[in-house]
Amino acid sequence: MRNPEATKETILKKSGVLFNTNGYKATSISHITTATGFSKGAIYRHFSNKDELERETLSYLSSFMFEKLRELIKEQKTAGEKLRAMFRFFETYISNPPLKGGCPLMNAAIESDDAHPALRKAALKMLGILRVSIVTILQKGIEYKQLKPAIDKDFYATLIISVLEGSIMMSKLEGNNHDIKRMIKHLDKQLVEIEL
Amino acid sequence: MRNPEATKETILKKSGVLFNTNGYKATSISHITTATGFSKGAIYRHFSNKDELERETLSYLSSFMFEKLRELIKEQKTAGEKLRAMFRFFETYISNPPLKGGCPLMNAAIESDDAHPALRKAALKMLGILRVSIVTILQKGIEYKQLKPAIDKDFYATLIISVLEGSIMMSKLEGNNHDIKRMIKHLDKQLVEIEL
DNA sequence: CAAATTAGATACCAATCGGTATCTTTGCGC
DNA sequence: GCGCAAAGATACCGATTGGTATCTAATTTG
Repeated sequence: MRNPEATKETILKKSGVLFNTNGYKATSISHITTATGFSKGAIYRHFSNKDELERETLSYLSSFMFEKLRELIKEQKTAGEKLRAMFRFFETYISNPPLKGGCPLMNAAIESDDAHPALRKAALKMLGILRVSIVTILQKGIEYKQLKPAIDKDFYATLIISVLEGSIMMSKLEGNNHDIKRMIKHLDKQLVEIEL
Repeated sequence: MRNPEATKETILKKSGVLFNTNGYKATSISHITTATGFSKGAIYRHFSNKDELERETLSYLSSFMFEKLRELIKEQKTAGEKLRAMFRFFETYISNPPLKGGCPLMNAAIESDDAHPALRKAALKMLGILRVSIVTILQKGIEYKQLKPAIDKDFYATLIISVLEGSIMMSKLEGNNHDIKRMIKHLDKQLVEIEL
């Protein structure tokens, strides 16, 4: 019955939900023991301390989200379709969240100030991956003559991320999806302007 | 030498910095006692519990920020100039922050999930004030023939807030002001399109 | 099958948490 | 200047925190 890999996976999965909904600092080890059914001894066998668990959990959440995102994106053919699929993915953060508690990038970015450099580094890495994903889609779109060649790719990556993250924050706070829908409409409009 | 009002003000001011930089849950009463120099007894005389202190502190921060913002805005004559002053104000969150720890609205919005309804309500109120401020500027701009009359005011309010908040999060995480500057350029461009 | 290694449970640690009760000090009204 | 109420300091409370040491049970290895 014993399966250390499955145990670690369970701890990461449950911790992911708890950290993402209640915050990293606010989630105690005992919260995790009750959520997982495993003892403190089991947790400290797989993770040397809470800091490491937090870092590894954020990495786990990052992989989880990007895998979901990649599935949706690779089904689409053109750059425009891929980006629109990405917009829809972020909209589900509100309407049908793949993970409770909102966007793990935003949550970790806001909670990890100077007092939490390791978590901040992990969040920074996550932002980097998201940025590169968008820039790559845009680059391919240019190569395949789907997008105008002169566009500022980094600008559009920043625009997409900031608008989506900002409006998710607003929609979560308001408790409806008005803001995120409005902003996806705006992004759609911006996208049409650079499509060929 | 005793001055209870000044004591309460000091507690709110210092708590504001601590809550905004380290988080609400992560900041303990003893952190506040050492930061203020006042004892636990003094704090619990002015605030019935930590929850109330958190709520009142967010209100205090909200007033503080909006007062700063209003000063800048009322100096400007046209709606366009007022909005551009607002953009500059948000840029100082990175370059020369009026308050350590970033935007108190964002911080409170992210930390206050369902487990913290009172704080969430205060954050929601703050978002409402910001929204109304922008809509009012737009409305006056229309009345004074500075802006096109057919614009969707609520849309632009959401756009401005989400872009600014999102890019502040990104810039704070990256440790530079590239993203916020890029996004202010975008907002400037959007503004030009609705100006007469 | 026995021995050794590993996974996980349990019991404990000092430190800190939010909160309260009590005590001392300050300043104001008379 | 005396008394009293308010302001603030101090000491304490049980509960919880992250972390460790120890113990048991299960699995792997020879």
